[in-house]
Amino acid sequence: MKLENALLSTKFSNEAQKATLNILYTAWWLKSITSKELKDFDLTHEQYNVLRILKGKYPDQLCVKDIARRMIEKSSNVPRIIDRLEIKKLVKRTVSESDKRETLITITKSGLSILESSTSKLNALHKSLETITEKEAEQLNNLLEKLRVNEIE
Amino acid sequence: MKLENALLSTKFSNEAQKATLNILYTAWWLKSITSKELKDFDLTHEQYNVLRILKGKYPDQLCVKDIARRMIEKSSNVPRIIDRLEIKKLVKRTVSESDKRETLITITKSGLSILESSTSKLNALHKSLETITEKEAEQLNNLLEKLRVNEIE
DNA sequence: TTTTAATAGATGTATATACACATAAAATAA
DNA sequence: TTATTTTATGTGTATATACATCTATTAAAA
Repeated sequence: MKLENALLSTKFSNEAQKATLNILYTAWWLKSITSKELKDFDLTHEQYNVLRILKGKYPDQLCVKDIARRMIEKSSNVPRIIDRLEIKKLVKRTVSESDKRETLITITKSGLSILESSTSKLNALHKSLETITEKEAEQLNNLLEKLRVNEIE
Repeated sequence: MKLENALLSTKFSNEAQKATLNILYTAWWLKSITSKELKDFDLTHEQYNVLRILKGKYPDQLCVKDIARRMIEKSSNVPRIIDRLEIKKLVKRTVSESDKRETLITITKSGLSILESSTSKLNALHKSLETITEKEAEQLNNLLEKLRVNEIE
């Protein structure tokens, strides 16, 4: 869908400004279709992201800060997201022995299992929406990274 | 910045999956740098978006539903955003005469003025970050819209 | 006309973002 | 060692998302 139809607006001062709105809108759209799938697993997008990060290092543990560093949205309140996951017994907290300030997070068997089934659902969704070629995706990645070239830190 | 560095991860199953994460991360980054500017005006990203939409039709009024249709994030709770704007006297609510279910929203002089100064600050920011050409921005827009080609509604 | 359905907006709840601040532990400086 | 600073995490608050429900009003059906 053209952005003009999505936002009911045709007034963009230039292509770069339109691209900014287009990125924001596309991100909302991606989150929105993804969340719909995750709802069947009683997971939010952010909870899924934390589980995915933990699985990436499994069976190693990660402290809260290490998870935060890998989050898509860096301002996520990771301790609170872990609270919800812990209640559902998808992760476990333990205090680090080497540094008692750190809380180490482990994904449980149950967490791994729910991650696996939700991921396969999401993969199927993404496959069904595959409208751009590998080459185009690569081009898209390059453009987004060029846009962020002045990103600090 | 490369996505690999932003997310501290190198495991992407393909370029399309990486593009998905890249869009989500870029959207977060754009919102984050924008919000920093808007803070000087005591505006959130969403409040700014509503003001911008109202100005687009000024001096006409828009009902809540018309605003919602133009929001970047369609699931925004527009009545609540208008609550905050009304408290700050940046918009005014009136009940529609033709249809008493509708609430008509008008941007005030004060709203127009704060929108103008915040917009010029944002334009300056965007100009300083202009790293892609008009042609590349166009390409980016085309790729994002191709990605959303199966979007419903 | 009376009833039913649809629509617009407000409101309630859980979770998240964004950010300030508090607390405990570790690292560093005096 | 003692004091100071830094770091890791947790907690509090305002606002937002996402979605359900309630109310008033309008439109449509019986």
